[in-house]
Amino acid sequence: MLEDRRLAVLRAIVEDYVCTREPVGSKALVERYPLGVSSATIRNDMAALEEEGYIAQPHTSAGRIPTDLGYRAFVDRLSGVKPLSPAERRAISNFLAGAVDLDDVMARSVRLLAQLTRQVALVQYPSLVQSTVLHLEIVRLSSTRVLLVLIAATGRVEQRSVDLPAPVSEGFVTALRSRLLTAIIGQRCTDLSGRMEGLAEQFPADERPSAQAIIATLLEATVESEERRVMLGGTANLARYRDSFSTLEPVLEALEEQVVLLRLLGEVSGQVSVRIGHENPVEDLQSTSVVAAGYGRGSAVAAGVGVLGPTHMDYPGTMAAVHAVAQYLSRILDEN
Amino acid sequence: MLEDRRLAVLRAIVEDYVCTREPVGSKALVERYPLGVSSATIRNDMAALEEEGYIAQPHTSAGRIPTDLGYRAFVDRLSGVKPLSPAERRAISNFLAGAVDLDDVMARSVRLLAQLTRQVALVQYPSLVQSTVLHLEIVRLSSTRVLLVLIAATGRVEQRSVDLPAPVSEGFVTALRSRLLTAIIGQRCTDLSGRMEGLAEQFPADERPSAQAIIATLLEATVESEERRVMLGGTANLARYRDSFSTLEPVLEALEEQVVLLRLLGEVSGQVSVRIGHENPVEDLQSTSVVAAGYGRGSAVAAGVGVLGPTHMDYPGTMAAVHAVAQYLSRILDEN
DNA sequence: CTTGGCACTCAAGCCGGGGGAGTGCCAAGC
DNA sequence: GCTTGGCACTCCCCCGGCTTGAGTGCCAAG
Repeated sequence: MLEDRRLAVLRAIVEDYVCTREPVGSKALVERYPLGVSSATIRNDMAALEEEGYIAQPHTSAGRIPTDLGYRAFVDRLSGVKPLSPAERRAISNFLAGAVDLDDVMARSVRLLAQLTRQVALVQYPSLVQSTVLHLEIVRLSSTRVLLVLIAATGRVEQRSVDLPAPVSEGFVTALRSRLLTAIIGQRCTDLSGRMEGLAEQFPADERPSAQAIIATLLEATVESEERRVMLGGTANLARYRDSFSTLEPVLEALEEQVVLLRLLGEVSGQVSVRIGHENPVEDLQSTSVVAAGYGRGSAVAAGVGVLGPTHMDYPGTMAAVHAVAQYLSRILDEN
Repeated sequence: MLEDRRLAVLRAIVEDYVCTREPVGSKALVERYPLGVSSATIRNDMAALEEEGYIAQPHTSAGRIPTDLGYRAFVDRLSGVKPLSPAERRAISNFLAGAVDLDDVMARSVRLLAQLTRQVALVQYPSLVQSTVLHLEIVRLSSTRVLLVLIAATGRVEQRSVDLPAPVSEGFVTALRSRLLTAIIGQRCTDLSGRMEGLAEQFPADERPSAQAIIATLLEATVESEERRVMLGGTANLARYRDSFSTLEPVLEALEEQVVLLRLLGEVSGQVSVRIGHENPVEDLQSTSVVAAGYGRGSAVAAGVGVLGPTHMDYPGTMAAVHAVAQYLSRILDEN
């Protein structure tokens, strides 16, 4: 009973603070929310909540603001992800439908998510890991240089140019191409290593190093690029919350690092996950929250999608948007 | 004589303001620069310069700051692009050398330029226009869907998936591929339209619409993507100049639009060009300056590279950096 | 446990008055 | 005629003190 009201108070504080961005006092609270008790009672509850670390006051004699722990409690007690309105779903669907290729899908998703949440959006390219090889092309650029183009079933295309240790003929390239094709077409990208083993040895000694170089690059491309790219959008939205950050610079800097973005989307699962403030692994981003979810073909998670914003964000709304976009991305991936 | 000194005064004002970012007064000027006259004389010159619109004062009884016109005069009188130090050149060269593919070259260039200038860097992908077709791959994803991969001599790879009006066989794809290849390999991307004319008619009626769809997409890819992508980096540097802008938001927003970025790099030539404040075509960016240059294979300009920052930037240094990176990009393109 | 009352605290906003940097103008000097 | 030192003037900026008001904690009564 008492616990219930305290929770309601916390919830009200979070909601109020998220929308006004100003410390909220006991009086304002009883006026704006149907808590059914007087401000004095709320004050007692607030003192208790502060004691437990859920809220804090910026200065004595100011209202309270939620702490990271407070947001955490708030998020944990949400009753499931609130569904979007049919109109919103239709908008998303329409927005993503017109994409011409994978790059376009990614770009549109980022834009969409940034617009929906009015925050910074992150979309990761589908991993090659769960995907199979659709096609491989080897183009001879010169006698000592070839270009590899690897096409994955997800629609992702990886290209690498390789400098060869020795000149090779067009015939060698053709031969290598056909052997590689039979070896890896339709295989999982993660299995390539075993599949291509010993393949270089089938070539005469003078061509062997070149074959090895190409195979090595191919492996490198599948492994290294595994989850390399994350697309980013909506950074302008950060500026709108300028006063939430002492300074924008470190945040923007962190967001320019692919490595950082990858860590943010790191351990996503199918569910929507929320990282609040200090829970965040990246130091420069510990004044922000990240809402992320995985998407992928069927149950396998191919990559992550998420949103980054100030800790005082609209969690329910953001979670709903991220969830929805992840769903649509999964569907698009399936259709391909 | 008099004109000479006024110019020297303007130059000193620009230099001082660029480095201190504070309105500069007559007294500070004679102390810090060897102008050889008294502050009273400088005051007269300043009054004249203000009359002519080169400088302005934020308030009465404050120092002067250069106007856009003042910067323009300053930039126009620069004696050529100042060369970078050998050490810097070596650093650039090393930095760009390790790139594995075109994407990587672009990414490294952006990063490099942002670091060198401590501002926002823009690098445009080389246009297909001046380039020739290196290879085309058509992959049959399903009976009614194919993936086109077009590889240009610049190293750029364009991919498109095409939904076909009717199911096609693997044989059709093979046939179309070989005909397209003989038609367009080695041709300029701009000439494809003529080259592929009538090609669809060589196929039986049931396959013709599919062939047409594929050819149309191919054309679309070469035309539309002609100068589509601009890579952006160093946005964090904008935050460092926060007080130079009333608000960062519109600037960041503008920078998220590819269209805007293209306009910024619009009419670049081989020379370094400078757009100062209001000279800028994009309204939201009229409080910024853009220093840009073209790069490309030999004399042909394939794309642009540039830097965006506050109007009070270090023009000589920025111009030198942009120039150098453009040069190196051209060289890399040539080597490919 | 809740509630109204009350004293207390402290950030924010509002003067008002130096202080200082910088200007414009003027009259004298080269 | 340009340059220069002098001088009065103008405002921005900073500082300290004051008031105001929102918000709190505590207490005693219901």
